[in-house]
Amino acid sequence: MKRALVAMSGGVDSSVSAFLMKEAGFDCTGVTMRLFDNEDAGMEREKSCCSLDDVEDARAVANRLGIPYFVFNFKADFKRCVIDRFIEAYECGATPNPCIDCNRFLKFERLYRRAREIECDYIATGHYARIEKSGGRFLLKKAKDLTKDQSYVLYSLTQEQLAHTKFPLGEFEKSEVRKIAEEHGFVNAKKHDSQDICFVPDGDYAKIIELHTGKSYPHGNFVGIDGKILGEHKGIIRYTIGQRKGLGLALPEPLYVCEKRIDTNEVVLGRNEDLFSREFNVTDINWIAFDAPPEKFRASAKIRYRQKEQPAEIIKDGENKVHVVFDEPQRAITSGQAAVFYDGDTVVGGGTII
RNA sequence: UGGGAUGUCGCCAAGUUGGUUAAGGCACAGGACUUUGACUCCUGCAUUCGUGGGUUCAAAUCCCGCCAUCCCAG
Repeated sequence: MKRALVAMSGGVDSSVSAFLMKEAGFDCTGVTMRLFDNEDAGMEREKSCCSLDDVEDARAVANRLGIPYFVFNFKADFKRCVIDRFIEAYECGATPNPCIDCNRFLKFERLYRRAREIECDYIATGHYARIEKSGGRFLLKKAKDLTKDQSYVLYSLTQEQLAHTKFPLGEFEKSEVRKIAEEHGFVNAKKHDSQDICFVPDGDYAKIIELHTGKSYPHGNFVGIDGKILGEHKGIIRYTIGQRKGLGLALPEPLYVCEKRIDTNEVVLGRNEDLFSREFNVTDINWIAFDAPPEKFRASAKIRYRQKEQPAEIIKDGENKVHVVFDEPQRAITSGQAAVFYDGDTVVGGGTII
């Protein structure tokens, strides 16, 4: 019997994924990763993912399934690989996606290694995505339920990881997953779906950055495309490309963040149409569909979660970089975000936008 | 001190031949969406129109005084 380590966050999805793994005949062990202290998140109330409440939910489900359950303390790794990188990205003027780092470094690296150490053949998670073997390769594909598809946040998976990973929810609709949870009396069957960044439960990520670094980020100028000073911003880490709300400026028309200039501590504001562009560069790439990409190929590129991928030409640019040219200009291409390339429902690869 | 102009929600700004509940945008707040940040969507947001009188069945809209601001002239 194959052994599987099932990552259980305490939510419905991973609970049902544990159930399905057991049904499929795996010898399962449930585990919740302890990633941070709530005090670090400035929260006295536990209501984010992987909090103590969630641990209790996960434990309850594991008990119901009759599988062993553990909590692994990955706080140090999480700080180093997710929180610190998150902060660094913002300090450099980029806009990071910490969920992607968490998948890359925690779930499918740290947890995967631990799984191997305790002689598990697979790790299983509640992600909505599919893994298919084709020829000698493992391919990452979109979920059947396209409204829940999470293949975007999984582009970093290597062939070895894909070979030892199961996504039991890939063939299910979300509604079916909830139904399964209800039928089996899981405590979290009706639990609310999502949250913000798990270590920033109230959404104020700038506050968390200041809490961690002990720094405060200097105010500076909002300037127009024409260079005219429009007002004062409250620290450059508080803004991201395409942002409209929270500028605190009362102008005759809505303005959006078009550019962040770290060197001069300026935030450039412009109109919505000023946000569109068609070319950008991607680095730190992981290819899934092949070991090395062709010099040039066409694909659909997705530049943020929950946005439909758009046709583009991908041009190799050095070892671990590509240049991307969209057929049509896209809004607010943002450095730090992930660009993921698709061929139909297959993830070709992805990387970080520079 | 003369001459002119203006004064409507935190900001911008419709509405001024008088007539039900004072447009809209920005900002802000709350919610939806969502395993990132954003975007987007929904809801809320001046019983009151610088101020004090007057005319009228009825005034932000007409009349008078006052106050404030801006411009020109000196």
